[in-house]
Amino acid sequence: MQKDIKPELSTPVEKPISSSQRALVELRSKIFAGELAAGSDHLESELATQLNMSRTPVREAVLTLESQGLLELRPRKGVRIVPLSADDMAEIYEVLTELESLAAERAALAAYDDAELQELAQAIDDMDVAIARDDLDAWAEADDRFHTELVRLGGNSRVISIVHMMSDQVRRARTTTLFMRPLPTKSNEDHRKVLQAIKRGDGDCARITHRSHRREAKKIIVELLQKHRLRFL
Amino acid sequence: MQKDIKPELSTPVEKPISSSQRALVELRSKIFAGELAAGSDHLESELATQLNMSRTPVREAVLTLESQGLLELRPRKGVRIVPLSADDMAEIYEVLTELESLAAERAALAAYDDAELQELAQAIDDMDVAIARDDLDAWAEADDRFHTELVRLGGNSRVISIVHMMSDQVRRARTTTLFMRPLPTKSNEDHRKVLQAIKRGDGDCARITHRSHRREAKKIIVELLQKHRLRFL
DNA sequence: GCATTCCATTGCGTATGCATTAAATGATGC
DNA sequence: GCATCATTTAATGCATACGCAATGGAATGC
Repeated sequence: MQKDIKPELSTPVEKPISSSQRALVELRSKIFAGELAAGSDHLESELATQLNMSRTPVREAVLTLESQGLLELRPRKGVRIVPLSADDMAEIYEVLTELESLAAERAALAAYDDAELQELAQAIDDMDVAIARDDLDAWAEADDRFHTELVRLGGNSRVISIVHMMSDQVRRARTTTLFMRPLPTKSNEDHRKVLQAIKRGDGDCARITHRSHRREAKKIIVELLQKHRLRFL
Repeated sequence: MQKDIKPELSTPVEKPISSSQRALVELRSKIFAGELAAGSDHLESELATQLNMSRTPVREAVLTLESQGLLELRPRKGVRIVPLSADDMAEIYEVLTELESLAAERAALAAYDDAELQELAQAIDDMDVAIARDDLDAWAEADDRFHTELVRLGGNSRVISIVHMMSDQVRRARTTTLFMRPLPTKSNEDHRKVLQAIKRGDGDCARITHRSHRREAKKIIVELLQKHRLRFL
């Protein structure tokens, strides 16, 4: 796949931003912001007026979001923001576990130098700081950054986009899970181990370490969800 | 209330089949049949007349297919059937490897009885027969069946749909790769080992065995592709 | 001959209108 | 009262229309 080669003018270039793109972006953020709550139904026309455009671009955005698992199209009842059950969380975490572990392995085998692993190291440090300050939001942000960067370093574009999709589905629930779960103090030890393994070029160690790290996280979250009988409705 | 409202004729079910559904199905099969060749460009209006419908449902189908990685929308040049490079194949196989291995593990831990594993066993036998007869098509079909069933038994719906997507991308290339690669005689030994591990409930063994099986297959295919300089254009 | 500008073409993005049909409501018979 | 059927309502699926902007080519200037 050849990337589009654009020398790009000195001027940043104005973005005409298409309506369907805007619909996509805005609907996504409304979903993440909880403005469109999980489990709620919305008519296409309703969303259209809300976004100040016709049904057509909304429909396209909705179709895309559906294929990404954030929405569900129900013929006469409007689009439904899919609610996540504990089982769904388990499924998603399983996928994330495997694909991120793969990425960790590939990253280790790619022989990145320290400079290229800077972002990863930074994310880990930021998590430490956040934990020390008891700042859960900052921790979540840095944790996200760590995982995103890890996957990017893995270099498999399909893994990147799948992980992105799955993370999106989980992201909405993060607000809830974040404050339920115990402070992830031990978590960063694992992150450091993974980083060290990558630096060492030890693919198996990176993979296995990250794998058990993720499995552990999954177990904790799913148990919490089941205990609290939460369904994210 | 939910009881049968209408005795309904002896005919099973009437299918009103929507246009966009039809567009989706027909475009897919045209792609797999090579009627829409990889790398070729097609205008929306062209496809619309071809399918005897307006641009709208075609557009919707195309959008969906794009999000599934089979198409690429290029503003003024029409939709392009995405060609796969050797690197793409490698990426896809990596994803398949990890997710199928996960499925194998989960299947083993699910304690299925022999009856429930019948389909899997059957697929393996069919592959043996196909190999003995030198019938590559039959082998490919049974192999597909094996992997599909394995993933189904894994029970993770997200894994199922991702694997399905990835398999689709690869399926188009199958015609080519099938006849290049050496007869997969050893392959079935691995399949049997996986099945045995599942019957035994040995998750780790199932996972590891399937994993190395898939990694092997990936290596062979990718090397072949690189050697032959094939790009599926 | 080469480059630059202008124009015609046309594919796409979006809006709009219409027909279909699923759901809801009311009517009718028992 | 309850259930079945008819009628109405309205959301969707699809067709169609239209303007814009990009592309290719012609025309003009050098």
